[in-house]
Amino acid sequence: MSIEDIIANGVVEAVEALYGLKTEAGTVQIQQTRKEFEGNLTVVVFPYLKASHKSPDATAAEIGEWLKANIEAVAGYNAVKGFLNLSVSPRFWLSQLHSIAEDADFGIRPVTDNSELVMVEYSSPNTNKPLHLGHVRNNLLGYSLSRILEANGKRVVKTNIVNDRGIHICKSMLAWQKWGNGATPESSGKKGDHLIGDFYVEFDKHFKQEVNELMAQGMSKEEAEAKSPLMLEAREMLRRWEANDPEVRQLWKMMNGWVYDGFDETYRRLGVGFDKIYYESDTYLEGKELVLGGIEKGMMYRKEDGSVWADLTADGLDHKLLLRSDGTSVYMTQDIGTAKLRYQDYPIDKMIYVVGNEQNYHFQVLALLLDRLGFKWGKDLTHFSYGMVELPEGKMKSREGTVVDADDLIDTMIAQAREASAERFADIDEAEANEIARMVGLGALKYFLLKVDPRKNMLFNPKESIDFNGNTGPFLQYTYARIRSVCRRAAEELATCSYAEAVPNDKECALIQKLADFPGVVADAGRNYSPAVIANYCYELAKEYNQFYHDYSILREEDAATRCLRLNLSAVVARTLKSATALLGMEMPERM
RNA sequence: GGUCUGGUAGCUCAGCUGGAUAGAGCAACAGCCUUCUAAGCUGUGGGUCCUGGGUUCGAAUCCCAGCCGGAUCACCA
Repeated sequence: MSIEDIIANGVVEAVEALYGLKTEAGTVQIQQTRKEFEGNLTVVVFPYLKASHKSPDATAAEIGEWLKANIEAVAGYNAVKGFLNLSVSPRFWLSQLHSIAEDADFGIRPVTDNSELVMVEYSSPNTNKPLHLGHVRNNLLGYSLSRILEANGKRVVKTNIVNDRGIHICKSMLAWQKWGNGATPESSGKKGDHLIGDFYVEFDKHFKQEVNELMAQGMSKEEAEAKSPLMLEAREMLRRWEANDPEVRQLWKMMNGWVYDGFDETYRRLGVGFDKIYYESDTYLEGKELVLGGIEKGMMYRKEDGSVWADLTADGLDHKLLLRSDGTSVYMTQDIGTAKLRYQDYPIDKMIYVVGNEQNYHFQVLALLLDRLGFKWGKDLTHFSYGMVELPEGKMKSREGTVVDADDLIDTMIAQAREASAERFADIDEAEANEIARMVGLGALKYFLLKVDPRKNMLFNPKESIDFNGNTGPFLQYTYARIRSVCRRAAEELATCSYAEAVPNDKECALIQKLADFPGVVADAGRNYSPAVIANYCYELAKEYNQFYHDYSILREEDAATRCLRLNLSAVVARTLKSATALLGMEMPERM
């Protein structure tokens, strides 16, 4: 039982014994004691004043006295203006440290066969261009969220729906045919996704030129765009793709293959992965049947022109198109179809979509429609909505060339880490130095993107983001590496010594208290679907440890029990830091 | 215009299921490397928590109104 629970139960008993007030442990307000006051935990006694008929201070003092007398862990108290500050006994903290150290999976709830099955969809790239900074945020959030859910005892299926068909990929294909001269990733030396992205840009360039020429001949912009020969060719290609034209299909397969190789490389470097990948080309025809079936049951209706709609006005929303008048599917219909396939593949209890906040409306509608169509997880599907990543100049715009490419970004981060650490690695061989630089560069990127509340738009300043000082990933890694170094030096002592006789001081108690918070933080992160909760905890823990490290000598302490305590405490901090940052997808170097 | 979402230090962000004198990092300034890794530690300065009402012992936090920003409301995905 956590110290908070022990105290909460104690307060319940105390107010009943003292004032005859019946209350529940869940309603007791407990918080960390502020630094300027003495104590570890603080109980707010305002809620009990009506029952006590006494002043805040007197009430706090009475409850404090009762707790001190009846709860072993409570060593002392002081009352300030209705706040009851409790000091937890050092011996209690010592026993806490001991039980935390014993539990290798401290804070992590085991996954069993009966655990809730959660599917997390993330990444969901288009195959016509490489991944950029926005995708990186998506991927890191999705992966971290999956880890956090697993740590909360859920079975997780990580999934990716690849948008591999449509007019956009036809544009790249057409450009490759026209101007590619048979270029391949091998022949061009480019990563497949970058190669395809370049042809997409190439198409756009020629297309704009055509449009301008047509406009010069007196056409309106809309007319010119519709009549551009290139666009007509692309549409024709899409038509042939849908008609299963072997030639187009073969080209499509080959070029998508290049893109997937490129994506896989980026995913691998980011350290993210998937259990099951769906392709839109396999799913885009699904969902149509479900929608048509819905007409008979009165869930949807058909207009005179043949298009099919859902009336969502009863739920405060609009009418939503589901099938075009020519009978083809729209985005929403495809998502319904994908949902159907997923449910066939897995008995999902809960579905989480990691998708940008520009699609909030889409998922509001999707939840209602899936619910109507009888998916048990439809109504409470979670749209894990995250904000845009903005640059100092504003939004990323591909046509203005302000997109931050994922691969470039990763390269830059690693190179910066390598440079920043050049002299520290004097005695380390090249391969290990590069490996450390990789971990640090990526750690900086991951922490930078995950420490911010996912729902908010965030600013990515390329110059400042590469800073390795302060509240950054490398600070956590540095703290970890330093502790590991201390532990290596004293490995034998660490394994054999005893701290049973040690008396932890305030700082040590505070550190143990911080460690004891970990399970609650993991649970909280799972509840709020927020990696940022974990990130902030990691920073607080590392900062607390660094202060502790500078205040006390660890290896040189004369008293054997205290030295042993500090070594063990350090080891547990390192372990906790490692498990916590693992939930962010970060790797911890043993030295740096 | 409807809906959703945000506004906290010069900058980037915590804090938001109501609690004590609103916290970090960066930037600025001043200290600390013969002692376990200075990617660190200590200190100083810096605030109308967008504005105005309300709820109450107490509001950055909850409610209402307004101002400003972003997203979205397609037979695009």
